[in-house]
Amino acid sequence: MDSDESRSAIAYRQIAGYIDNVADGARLPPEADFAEMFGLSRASIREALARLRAEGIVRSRKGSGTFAIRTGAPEMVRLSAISSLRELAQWHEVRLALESEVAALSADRRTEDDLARLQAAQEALLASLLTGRGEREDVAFHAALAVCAHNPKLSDALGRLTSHIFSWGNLSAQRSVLTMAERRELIALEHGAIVAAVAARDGDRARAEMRRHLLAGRMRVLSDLQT
Amino acid sequence: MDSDESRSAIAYRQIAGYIDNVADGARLPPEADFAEMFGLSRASIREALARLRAEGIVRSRKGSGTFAIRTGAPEMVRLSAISSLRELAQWHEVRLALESEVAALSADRRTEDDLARLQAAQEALLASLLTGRGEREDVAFHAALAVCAHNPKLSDALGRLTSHIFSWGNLSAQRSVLTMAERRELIALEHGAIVAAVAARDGDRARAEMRRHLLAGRMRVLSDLQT
DNA sequence: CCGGCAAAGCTGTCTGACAACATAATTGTA
DNA sequence: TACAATTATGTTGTCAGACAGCTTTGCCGG
Repeated sequence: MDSDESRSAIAYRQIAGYIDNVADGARLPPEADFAEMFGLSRASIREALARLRAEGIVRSRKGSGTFAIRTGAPEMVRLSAISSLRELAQWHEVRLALESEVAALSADRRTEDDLARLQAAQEALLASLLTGRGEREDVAFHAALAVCAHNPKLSDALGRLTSHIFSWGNLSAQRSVLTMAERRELIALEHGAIVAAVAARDGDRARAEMRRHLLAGRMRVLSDLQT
Repeated sequence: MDSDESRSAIAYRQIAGYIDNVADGARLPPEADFAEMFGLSRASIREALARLRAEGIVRSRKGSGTFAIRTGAPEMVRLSAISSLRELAQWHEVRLALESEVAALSADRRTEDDLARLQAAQEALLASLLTGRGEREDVAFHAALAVCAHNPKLSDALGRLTSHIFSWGNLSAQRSVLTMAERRELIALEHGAIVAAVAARDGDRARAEMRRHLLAGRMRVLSDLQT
């Protein structure tokens, strides 16, 4: 029965079936024609097309028409489980690329409020390191920095990637060769340099400091794992 | 400028921002309220909600309401359709981050074979620019460079992202203010500098040249779109 | 041939309305 | 009072018609 299926779902199925039989980049019939074809209103057709657009299957151009897109994978990259040190290193390089750019953009675009939040996150991290491992606060610091970049796509990708990498780290190396005091001092130094660069609106220095911080962190993790 | 942003895109951005400040599973205001809040019609709100539904960010129940879904998606980032110049610029910044890191890593890790393939790709691009637009060869050049980085995660993400951005450009009107000869000269210069840096195994210079190349390309695209 | 100009076509958006469904409020009854 | 049935209200889904803004087409004069 079609009665349990919403009309826009019917339209989606029908149009998707139509697209399967056309060439890449082909122009689809106008919305009004689809409506008449399927015995539905234009609103239902548009609802279905909105979903197809969001999925990247079609693209509409005002005044011109709607066109089929039969190329490209829907998602960027699947974050499958990290199963080797080599994969961890590869993801870490992706993170390095994104995070250093975030640092540079943040230095350029931060508002005063952004900076205040960043400094607050830094202090919260230092405070938590006196008692605990401060992992949650570390993530919060990097998230606060990502907000300063004012680029949701970039910060979203970076956030997911970071949590993915951290979820691996949590499961393995729990012991560190560093004492908590040493760790605290290092983070205070490296994060502080980043914050200072962001405060000074020096994008290049922020990028460099972030690179230094992440590379140093990678070295620490690797030396942990080898002990 | 918001004028290049469609009304449904505005609604999408606003509602997405609203969702960022609510708890998981929270009920959203009715469509009519959103419409009044943003000064838009219910149709535009529904268009935005259709996209959010397709992206799995909200879920609507007939007669009940629309609810936020804030459970993290398994994939890294969904490459949803680019619907405004703002989003294009955001994705472009993500690309810049990945591509410049790829250039640096490529300079460090390239083998002699890698370099030969890169130079071959560059010559093929220059040759194709004498006759056609050379878009396929441009992509091939960047793909060849990505191979040199020897990081499949990074090159895979970059490849998908690049094709996604290009698919937008292909469909939009793509007249250029540059003549083919000018374009050829620019690409020869910029790509040549990258190749030289990779050949010299100078990672920092490769990164800088790639940044220059992409930023110059963005300027060209923007000036095209504004004419 | 072709360059400008009018016409038609298409998507994007608005308005108003009603149906279908879910939930809250009210009322009737033991 | 406690509880079940019924009504009222709120919300999404769908329909219909209209117009604005943009793109493409096609015509006409040169």
